[in-house]
Amino acid sequence: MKRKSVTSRDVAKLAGVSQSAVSRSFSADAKVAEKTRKKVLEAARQLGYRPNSIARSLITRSSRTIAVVAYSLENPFYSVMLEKASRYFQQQGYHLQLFFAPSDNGFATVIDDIIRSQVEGVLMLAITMDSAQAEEVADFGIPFVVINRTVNFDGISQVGSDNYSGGYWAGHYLSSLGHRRIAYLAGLPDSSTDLQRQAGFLKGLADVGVDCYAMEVGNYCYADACHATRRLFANSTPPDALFCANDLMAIAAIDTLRHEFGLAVPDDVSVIGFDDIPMADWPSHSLTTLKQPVELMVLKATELLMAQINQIDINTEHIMLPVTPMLRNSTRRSARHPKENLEEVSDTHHSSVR
Amino acid sequence: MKRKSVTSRDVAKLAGVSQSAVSRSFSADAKVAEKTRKKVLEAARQLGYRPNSIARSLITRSSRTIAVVAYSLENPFYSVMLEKASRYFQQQGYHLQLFFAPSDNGFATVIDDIIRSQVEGVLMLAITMDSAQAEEVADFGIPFVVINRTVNFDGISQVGSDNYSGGYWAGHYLSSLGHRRIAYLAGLPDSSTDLQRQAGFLKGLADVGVDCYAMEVGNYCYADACHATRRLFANSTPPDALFCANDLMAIAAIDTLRHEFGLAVPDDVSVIGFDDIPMADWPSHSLTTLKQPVELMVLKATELLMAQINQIDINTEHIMLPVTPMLRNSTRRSARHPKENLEEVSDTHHSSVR
DNA sequence: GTGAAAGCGCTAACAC
DNA sequence: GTGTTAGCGCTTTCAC
Repeated sequence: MKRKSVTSRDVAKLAGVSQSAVSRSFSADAKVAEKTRKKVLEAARQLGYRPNSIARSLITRSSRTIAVVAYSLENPFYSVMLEKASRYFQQQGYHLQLFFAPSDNGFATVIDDIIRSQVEGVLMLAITMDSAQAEEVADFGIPFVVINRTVNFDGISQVGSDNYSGGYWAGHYLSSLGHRRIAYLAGLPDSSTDLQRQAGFLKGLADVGVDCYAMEVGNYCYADACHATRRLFANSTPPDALFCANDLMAIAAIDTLRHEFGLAVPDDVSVIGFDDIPMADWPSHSLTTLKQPVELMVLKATELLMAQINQIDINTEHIMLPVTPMLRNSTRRSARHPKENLEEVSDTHHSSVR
Repeated sequence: MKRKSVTSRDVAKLAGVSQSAVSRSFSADAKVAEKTRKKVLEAARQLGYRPNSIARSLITRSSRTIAVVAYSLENPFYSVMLEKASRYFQQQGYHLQLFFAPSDNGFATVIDDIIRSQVEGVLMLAITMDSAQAEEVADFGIPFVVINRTVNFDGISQVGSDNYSGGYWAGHYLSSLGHRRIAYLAGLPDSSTDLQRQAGFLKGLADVGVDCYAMEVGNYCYADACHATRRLFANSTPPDALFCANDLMAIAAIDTLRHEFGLAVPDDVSVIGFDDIPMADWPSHSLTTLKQPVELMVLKATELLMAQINQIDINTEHIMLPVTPMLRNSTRRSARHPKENLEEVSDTHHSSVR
């Protein structure tokens, strides 16, 4: 029963009013006599009329749409974020357009597409950009917020967490447990999160005079992390501890250690992850990890975006949230009471630029 | 460096051509002299002009946008689907608007919003609709495809899999393993998937003269499934087998059995799931489950949507794909060689209506 | 091949 | 309050 699009004009005709009266009747705060609105609404109902938001967007010059661009949803950390952000925007009366970063370097294409769409803001989930791209993007005057990736450019807002301190804690903690063959399972090479976690980790080890025993790349994904773990442990004296740049890889590592190498976690190997995804707390892995405050990250990012959209605060900001060690059972028990370890390992940093 | 929107008019002025020449230069198949297009493109580059797709949509009356409405992304089954569908649409030159079904019954609001958006098609991921809603929705003449939920109305396309046969297989298989206290962990009450899996399961048991030993509701989510498992096994003679309406709940059950009840899976209890999410194959759970062909489901659904959008096939279809038992290690070893079990448990059904 | 002109369906002044 | 009018930025005839 395909009906051709019925317009406000048709409704006006049926209701015996002007077209603008119809328009007014469909906007909440408009001066229309209650009687007229009733008449209009009834005519609209009869015809099955719905205001065309595209036309509305064109004239009001506001699409009430946010673009979210993601890299992948394999990691629950991001699907959780997407859902939370999405619900937030929806509740604020915004639409959400979802984009995936193409694997080939089609970043520019996606950005072009987004700009043409007239979205009012863009939220990037773990999308790596170089400063040239960032500058280009910022130049359009549309608010951008990048979550979980540092961009070397002030003109774009960023919210992330204190990866360096988290890494530092991991290195320090593993060595404090008595481990001496401590390895690193890296995430996506050259991603800011990996760089920072790694740097902190190495410093944490160096400060107590320990070297990183081995290192392999797992690209933040389960399958690659399994392979990396195999390479790491195919050794006559394998590592006795492992810091993984995210939880998904830590879980892959634990699975591989237990089921392929017959090693016990934490008895033979201590494992630490990063993120605190829901699965980290499941008893099958009970993963010691560094919790990123997802909820807060999304909140900050969405609020930042909204503030910029509503011109409340035109400044871009770089927000760094603290991470919290979650001591569970993938790491060997500490000799001393690990009370102090349960606190946040860093303070919130907050900088306004411009 | 906020620039006010530059329009095709501005570009025309700078390039010394008419506004329509600019328009033509930005459409791939248009009769423009290569020389003119060069001039225009250069002027556009200088001004940072991007065609406004909202204006374009208004006049062409096509938004090139698909709406996807989801219920939750907690289950990787759906985040995987979302990503796959999203990439498909993106590659076809379509945008994707994401909506979440509100928990309160705001379904109508979301639908209204979607219709106003002038999207060209709607993909619903596991969204339950009654036939009244379905009829209302179909009445707008915009193509709808529902994935993984049966709707009691022919005017809407559906793609799902053979839940009944899957459930039947689970019941039959668990009893063939020698289990006699076989319980069911239900999904969302009244969801078509749960109803069908449950019905098939009960029939599979009944056909060999076994009753369902116990039943609890886990709402397709991890936390609720943990509670349900506790209720199920807080019993002096607990179940010795469990069929869970999806993998997420099966994993929750296994975790709870192992870590709270000290029961071994599969030695003390056999567990079967449904979906075959990536985690099901991880060695930590190695879950026997019924594989839904996600890839194929997405493909069918997206193709169906596209066909309807492009008027190639105006008929709605109900597609039922076969499920495949994946024998892993959460179920007791079969005495006889379980070769026959590895085949699809049903044929593909395919019906065109209208 | 190019420009002028006519809208797409709506909102927002502006008079009355 | 209500209708009239003038666009939003673009695509698309239609003459030339």
